[in-house]
Amino acid sequence: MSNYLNELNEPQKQAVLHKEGPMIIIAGAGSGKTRVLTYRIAHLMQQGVDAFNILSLTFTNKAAREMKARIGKVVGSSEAKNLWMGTFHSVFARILRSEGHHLGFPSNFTIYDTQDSVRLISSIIKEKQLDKEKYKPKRVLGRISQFKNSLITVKAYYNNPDLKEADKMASRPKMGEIYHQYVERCFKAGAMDFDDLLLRTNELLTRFPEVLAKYQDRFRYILVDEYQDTNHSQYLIVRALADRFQNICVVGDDSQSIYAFRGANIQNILNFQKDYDNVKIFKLEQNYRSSSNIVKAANSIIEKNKTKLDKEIWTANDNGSKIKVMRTFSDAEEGRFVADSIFENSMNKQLANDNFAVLYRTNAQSRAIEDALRKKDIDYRIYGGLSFYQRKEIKDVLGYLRLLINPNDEEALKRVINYPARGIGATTIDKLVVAANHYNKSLFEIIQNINSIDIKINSGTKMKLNNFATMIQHFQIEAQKQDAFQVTELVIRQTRILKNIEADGTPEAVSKVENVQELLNGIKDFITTQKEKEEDASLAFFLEDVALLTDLDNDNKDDKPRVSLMTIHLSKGLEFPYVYIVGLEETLFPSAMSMNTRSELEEERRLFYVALTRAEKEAYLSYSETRYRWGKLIDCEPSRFIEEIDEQYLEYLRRKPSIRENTFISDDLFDDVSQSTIRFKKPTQRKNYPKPKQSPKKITTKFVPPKNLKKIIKSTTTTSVNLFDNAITVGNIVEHKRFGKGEVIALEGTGANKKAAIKFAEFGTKKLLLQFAKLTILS
DNA sequence: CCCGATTTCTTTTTT
DNA sequence: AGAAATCGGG
Repeated sequence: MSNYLNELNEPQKQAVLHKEGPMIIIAGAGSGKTRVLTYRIAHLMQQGVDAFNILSLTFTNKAAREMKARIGKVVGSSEAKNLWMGTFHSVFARILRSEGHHLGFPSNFTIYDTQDSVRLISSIIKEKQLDKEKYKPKRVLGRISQFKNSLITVKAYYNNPDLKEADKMASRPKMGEIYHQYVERCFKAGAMDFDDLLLRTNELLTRFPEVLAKYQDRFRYILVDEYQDTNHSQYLIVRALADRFQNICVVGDDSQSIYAFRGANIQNILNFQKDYDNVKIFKLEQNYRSSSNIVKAANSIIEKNKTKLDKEIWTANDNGSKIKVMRTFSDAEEGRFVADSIFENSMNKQLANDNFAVLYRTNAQSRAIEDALRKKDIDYRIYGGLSFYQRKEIKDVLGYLRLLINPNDEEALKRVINYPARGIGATTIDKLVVAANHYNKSLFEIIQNINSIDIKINSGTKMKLNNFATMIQHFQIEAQKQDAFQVTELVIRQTRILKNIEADGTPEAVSKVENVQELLNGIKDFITTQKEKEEDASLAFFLEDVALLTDLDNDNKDDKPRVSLMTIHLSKGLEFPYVYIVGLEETLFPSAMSMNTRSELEEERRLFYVALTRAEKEAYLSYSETRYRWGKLIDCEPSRFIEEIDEQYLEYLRRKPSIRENTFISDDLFDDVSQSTIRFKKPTQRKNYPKPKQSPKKITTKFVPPKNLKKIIKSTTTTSVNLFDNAITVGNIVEHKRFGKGEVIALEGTGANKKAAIKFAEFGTKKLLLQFAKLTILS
């Protein structure tokens, strides 16, 4: 037993020791909240509380795993294993697996991801022949999600004249019908979307008092992390479960509430004291994470918000260095600045790459950063964005797996019924859907009975449908006998998916094949780790994992330390010694979509606050004067957030005026960024930095290559003749977007006709016109 | 009904 | 820039 109490400051200790009754811990950024939660649970267990009676809801499953491990060190890992710990979604998905039958759901229900939901809504809109300009599927899903998060069922919607009126005014009078149909179809498919996992849990707990009683009795101590980001649905679940014992401990920070867009209700934390009786309040205000400059700067930002709980974050840490602000000319240059700076810091201070993180507002921004890091050979990892499991080829394989676990899964069926092509086209599927609605059956049930129902499908197609159904049934039988890996292999073999992809012959196909291979490896991995932990290794469980685990949850057991790239949203709860926040420009951050109301803007500001408080030692802010957005080059203004920081904590950097200000030449010439940086004055107005006009024609005539010009990668304009491919010489290793890596084995021609013969590892030797080939020189 | 080519649209953030 | 939807010839 460790004397863990000695590791805590006074308020932390108080919070850990408080055992019974409702309590709220207001925990500022970096104030040791995780430590308090961990020790509080460990302490409860040492006081004799059974692990089975503790429910702890965390923000990511990874956080849950790590906390379990730490608690295990105090109380023994076999005991810690019995804790119920995880995200709302995964904990209640598990409960719904065993209790869903009350609601008419099978235990093997599918979890629809956003794409599945959107597709289903699209087809409903199409079936109802509604104008898809007015009924944008994503919009409609967003609206439905709002309903679900506020516990507005279809019935409640119809009974609410205000809601109906609002949709009518928005010229979407059929909203209710779509909602109705969507819920029906999910139900028939044995599927729940993300919001259903919470909504249906609420339904379960309200309609079945004995079930509620069971879980109330089981979860005698409930802890909720990141309470500021819970939505109404989650709020009600917690309240229902905690009602009996009232041992509810919520932790959060109103200043870090950043999920309003998905229904999070900041009022949940602001009103906690009103919701429960005799609430004990604990405030953790000492920041242990960041340097004093960073803490103070962050405070100066969040001060601008009107809505917040009263607290004062302070730190005993050293001042540290000032926050560096960098202005760049283009998003590409911004990337280079970040890469150069990371490189330099890691060299000078002998730091591994995992000391660095690059945070951005939108996933699309990762590209410029990636390019720059790759060029400098800095290992990185991107979190979020299009995850592995959302790629088409992966979803196709998963579609089969989903279907054999739950044949009623409509979206999985539609995805694979004609992939690879087997002559069952859109017309046939439409007919099947009509029949399914008519008979109130699932698509698969219709197909199984295709010969005995009245449907206008010719006999050839009926035969194909029969074959398809037989194949799926065959898979199902095999799934009884073999493990998840073997079944997946069988599916891939029988359906000839790989052969189909390979037949494409494109370079992209190669990586797709690799991805499928990777999926197989992943399943094998899953089976072994689950068996080690003596946990469920079934295919069904694997699919649930895939649906609910986020990128962050996957340990990269792999190898080397890497720079982390992620959105600010994903960075919540994490910390890094060096943090780069990029793209601080008006309409990007704050986002143009969130500048219309005060509360939206305040959320953006909290987002900025979250970003800045991730940093331990140093923070860099950067903004660019121009940026490619939706394929076009646009001018940008610096974000208002930069000006909102108290100036005394900032240091403005800027490269010395360089030749590149008047040219479009790549500035890899100026590799040594910070040595060449100088202080420049704070911008007084946001507008009017003199912007070099970049007309390639004009400039090429002016441009005189510097003497020491060794290598220049590529011009920033796409239209110009790529004058600089002189840089390529025989023996270079280059990378082509489509053909991958290769070696330059010969050069011929001059000027625009200059060609390189390149021997690609996978595609043999090709002659490419340098004018057009987009090559990256690797060495 | 299939496949390739063209056109359109998209982008905020995520479980 | 890139993916998804749509169109049109086979």
